[in-house]
Amino acid sequence: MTKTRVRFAPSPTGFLHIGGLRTALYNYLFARHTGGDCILRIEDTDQNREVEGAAQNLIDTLHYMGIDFDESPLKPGKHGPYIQSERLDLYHKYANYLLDAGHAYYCFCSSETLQQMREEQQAKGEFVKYDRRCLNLSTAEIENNLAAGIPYVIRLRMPDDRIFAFEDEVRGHVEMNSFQSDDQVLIKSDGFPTYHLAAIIDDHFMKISHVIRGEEWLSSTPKHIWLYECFGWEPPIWVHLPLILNPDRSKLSKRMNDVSVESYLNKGYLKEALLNFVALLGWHPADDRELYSLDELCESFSLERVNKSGAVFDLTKLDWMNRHYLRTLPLEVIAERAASWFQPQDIVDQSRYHKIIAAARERSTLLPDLAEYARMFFASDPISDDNIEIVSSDDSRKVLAWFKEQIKDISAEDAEKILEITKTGIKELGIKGKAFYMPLRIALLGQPHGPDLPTIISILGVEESCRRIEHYL
RNA sequence: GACCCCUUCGUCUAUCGGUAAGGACUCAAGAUUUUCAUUCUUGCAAGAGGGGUUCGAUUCCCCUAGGGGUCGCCA
Repeated sequence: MTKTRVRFAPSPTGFLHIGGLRTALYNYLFARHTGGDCILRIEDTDQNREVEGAAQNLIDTLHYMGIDFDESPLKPGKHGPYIQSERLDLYHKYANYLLDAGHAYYCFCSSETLQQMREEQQAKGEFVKYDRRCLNLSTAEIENNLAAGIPYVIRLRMPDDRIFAFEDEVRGHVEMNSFQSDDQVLIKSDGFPTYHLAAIIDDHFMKISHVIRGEEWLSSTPKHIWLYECFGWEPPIWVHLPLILNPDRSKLSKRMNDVSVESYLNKGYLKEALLNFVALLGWHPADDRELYSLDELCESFSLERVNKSGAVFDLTKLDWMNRHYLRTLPLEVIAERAASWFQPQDIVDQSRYHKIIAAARERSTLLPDLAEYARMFFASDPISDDNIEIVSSDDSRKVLAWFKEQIKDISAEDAEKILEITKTGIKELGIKGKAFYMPLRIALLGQPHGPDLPTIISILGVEESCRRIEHYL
C-alpha cells in the first residue's frame, strides 16, 4: 500500500475553531497512526473573506496545540507551494483543459441575473440551480464577450442524469443523483478558483490518499468525483466526519457559542484537555478509556471507530477533563501556564509560588481559578462580619494566642511538628477540632476554608502567620 | 421545498443477533476529611415509533417521525 497522505486545509478567514481543531487532529492522528504524512495547506481563494494575519494565527495555534505537519507553508516539501494563491497558474491550466474538453464553459451572467433567476425558481418551487443559459453560447459570442471585457466565470458542466456512488470510510456506501448538483463555478470572475477546483487539483498533485473533512462537504462530493473523472485521476478515499454540534444540535457556530480554540485557551483551558476532549467527539476506542495524551491518541486512533452521528460540544465534561489535567500535569507546567494570571510580584518567589499552585490546583477548574484561589495568600480582602464574630470571640482569641506561641520558633516546613501542635492544642484547650481550626483559618486566610494548616503555614511562613494572627489578638 | 446524512441515559459513548443494555460527565444520597477540595460507595437515567426477517432483535431490512447538513463567483 502506498503511503497515506492527508491534509488539513483551512481558509484564513479567522481563528481556528473547535471543529477545525478536531478535523486537523483526526488528520494528524491518522497520519501518525499509519506512518503517513500530514500536510497543511492554506486555502486562501476567497479574497473577500480573507483576514489579515489569520493564516499565521492558524499555524501558530495548531503548533501550540501540538499538531505538527510534515509539509506546510513554513516547511515546504516536494509538492508546494502550500498556499493556494500561489498556485493560480495551475488552476487555470486545468480549467482550460476542462474548457477544451467540453467539461466546463464560460458563463457571463451577472450576479443580478443569477439572483433573479434563483428567485424565479424559488417562486415556482423548482430546484434552485443554474439554468445553463450560457452553456450553448456560440464561439463567436464568447469571443465577443471576452473581447468586450464582460466579467465571466467558468462553470463545471455536470452530467445530467447520473448516479454518483462512492464508499465513505465512515458512512459506507453513499449515492447521489447528479441532477442535484449545480454547474459549479470553478473559476470566479476575479480569476481565483473556487474550493471545488483548487482542492481537487491540489489533492491530486499533493498525492493525498484520504480526504478527511467535515460532513458539510458530503453533498458536494459528487462534483468532486466528477472532476476527478474529467481529469482522469484516481480519487482519494473519502472520510466525512460527523459534525460538532451546539447544545440545540445545530452545527457548532459562533452565533451560539464561543468556538475559537484561542478563546478556550484564553479562558484557561489546557491544551491537553481540549485535545483529549475534542478527540472523543466523534471517535471512541473499543474500551472505556477516556484519558489520552496526544501520543496515546496517535497510537490508538483509527478511522473505523469514527462515529456517524454529530456530537454536542458539552462544556461540563470539558471542565471535568480540565480539572483532571490541572491536577495531574507536572506542577512546573501548570505553574508556568498559570503565571500570566498572577501579579508579577506574586511569582517572584518561585518556591512559594509552586506551593500555592500545588494547593490551588486541587481546587480549581481553569487556570485563572488558580490565581483567584491564591488571593487568600496575597491580598487582604475584607472579612465578612460573620467571620469577624467568630474570630473575635474569647475562645478564638485563646486559640490564636496559644497557637502563635507554639509556632513562633518552629520551621514553617515542619509539617509534622505543626500537626503535633494542633493535636496538643485541641487537647490542652479542651475544645473541638472545629473550634480550633476555624479561627486559625480565618485569621490566617481571611475565611474559614482553605488547605490544611501545615500547607498554609508553609506558604505564609512563620513570620507572616504570626503577624496575621496578632492582628486579631 | 429538494437531495443527502443521522437517531442507545440530559451530554459523550460501548454493544460487531442471545447483555440484568456497560462506562464517563452532570445531578442526588451516603461515607471519609477540622474546613474547602479530593477520594470512595450507592443511586437517578437510554435503544424515536410501527412493521417485518429470525428460535431470538438495540444490533439486519422497510416505512414513518424527528434532528442535522447542503442547495453561493464561502470554504
